[in-house]
Amino acid sequence: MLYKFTDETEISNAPISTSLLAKLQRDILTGKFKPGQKLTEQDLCREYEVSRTPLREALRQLEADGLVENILNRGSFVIGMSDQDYNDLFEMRKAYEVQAVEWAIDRITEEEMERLEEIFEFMEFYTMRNDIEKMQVINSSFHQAIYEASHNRILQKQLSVYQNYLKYKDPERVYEDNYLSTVLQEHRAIFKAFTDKNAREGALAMEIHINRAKERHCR
Amino acid sequence: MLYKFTDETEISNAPISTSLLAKLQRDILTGKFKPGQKLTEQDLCREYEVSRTPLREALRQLEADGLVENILNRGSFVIGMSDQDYNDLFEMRKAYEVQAVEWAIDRITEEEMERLEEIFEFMEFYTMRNDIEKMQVINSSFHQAIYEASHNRILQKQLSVYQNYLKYKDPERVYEDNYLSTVLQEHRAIFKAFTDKNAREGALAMEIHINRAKERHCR
DNA sequence: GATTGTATAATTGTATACGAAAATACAATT
DNA sequence: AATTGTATTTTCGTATACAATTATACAATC
Repeated sequence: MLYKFTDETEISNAPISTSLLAKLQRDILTGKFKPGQKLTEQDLCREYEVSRTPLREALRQLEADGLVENILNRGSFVIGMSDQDYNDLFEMRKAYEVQAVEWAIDRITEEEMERLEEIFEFMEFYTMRNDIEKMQVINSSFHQAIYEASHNRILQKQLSVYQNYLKYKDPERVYEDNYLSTVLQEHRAIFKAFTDKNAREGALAMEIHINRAKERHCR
Repeated sequence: MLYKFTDETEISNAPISTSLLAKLQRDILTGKFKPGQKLTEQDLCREYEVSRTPLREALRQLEADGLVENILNRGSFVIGMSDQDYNDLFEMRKAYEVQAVEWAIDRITEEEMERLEEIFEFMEFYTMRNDIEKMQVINSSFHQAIYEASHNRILQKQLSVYQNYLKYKDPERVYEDNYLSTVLQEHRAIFKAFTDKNAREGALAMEIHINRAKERHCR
């Protein structure tokens, strides 16, 4: 009976647990829920207006991601990400981004190369336009395209997870001077390695890019 | 003193979804469920004698691990691990094991060093005894001790996940000639790098170890 | 025979019910 | 005041109920 009163303005073709997972990730990573904090199921149900079943499914996924810890009969507790964790994560991400670009340069198909080129051209365009919002999205697409070109399913998934972890980290820092053009240069160096088909060059360019990103985000 | 090296995958006092997750991981990775296969909830409920709630929670965790894919209103399908996936995973694991040993050698505490030494001595003992079963467990403990000594929470978790993925991969191959003494030599080289406090040496030894392990398992 | 439409069954997504464990409140005791 | 014991409430883990979607069976049509 209650089904008939669901909010039909929000057309969602995903189960509640999926969209809920994204919201909980966001609210943990943005610090709305603090590390150590107890996540009481009923409270969350009220807050997100969902029932316990999808909520618990989302909590189990957060647990698999390591953002939440579950203690038997006592509930879920926020783990979250410490500064140390972000530092560690950047180092781990660097290792994989470098591997990804090496593999990608060796394995990229013509189609994938065209797509990467297209993305890079959009990057140049939106950098000129100084459209930071669009750049956030295209930046993600650029890296994602490299992951795909690596033709390594597991690497691709893992790096996507890392992107998710990092996307809420100090997003306002992007407004600093020369942010866009600096990042564009770094991406250009990576893209050039693809046109040169030089994996070593790509690895170096990516290492520089991630190191700079780490400095930008972690100070 | 063997209680220190017991296989902790079987936790008696844990929610059903946790032990069920381990069983499902095993049954997917050992090929009982084939890639592409539909996992019907009710069938699984009957087979594992659980209700749908903990089953679905386990399925959501498998989904987060990438072993299962969920399609809205159509159910869960096995992804599993292809030969290519195992190859990729070994390369990814290598990158992280090398990082882990580098960090661990720089950061290991005296206590952790004593523990590592103890584990290594048990390794020597059970290699002499040719006790393959015990060695499997201690081998895992040795690597786990290094993960802990790296003092990187995220790395530790990720490498544990990889160990889980790999532990069902061709376990019978360990019965080949000189398996135990070969592995002991590789581990000795890694352990020596710890006593030498030489991270570079440790990285090289670990790289060799993982490469050999990959050859042994993937051929 | 192939195709379409429709009724039925099966399965999923979600909500709720219920027993068990843990947290809490509070009186009794020291 | 601090501590212990107990009753009550809360919360969790699990089972089950129900609505919505998808799959299946099968008759009607071409």
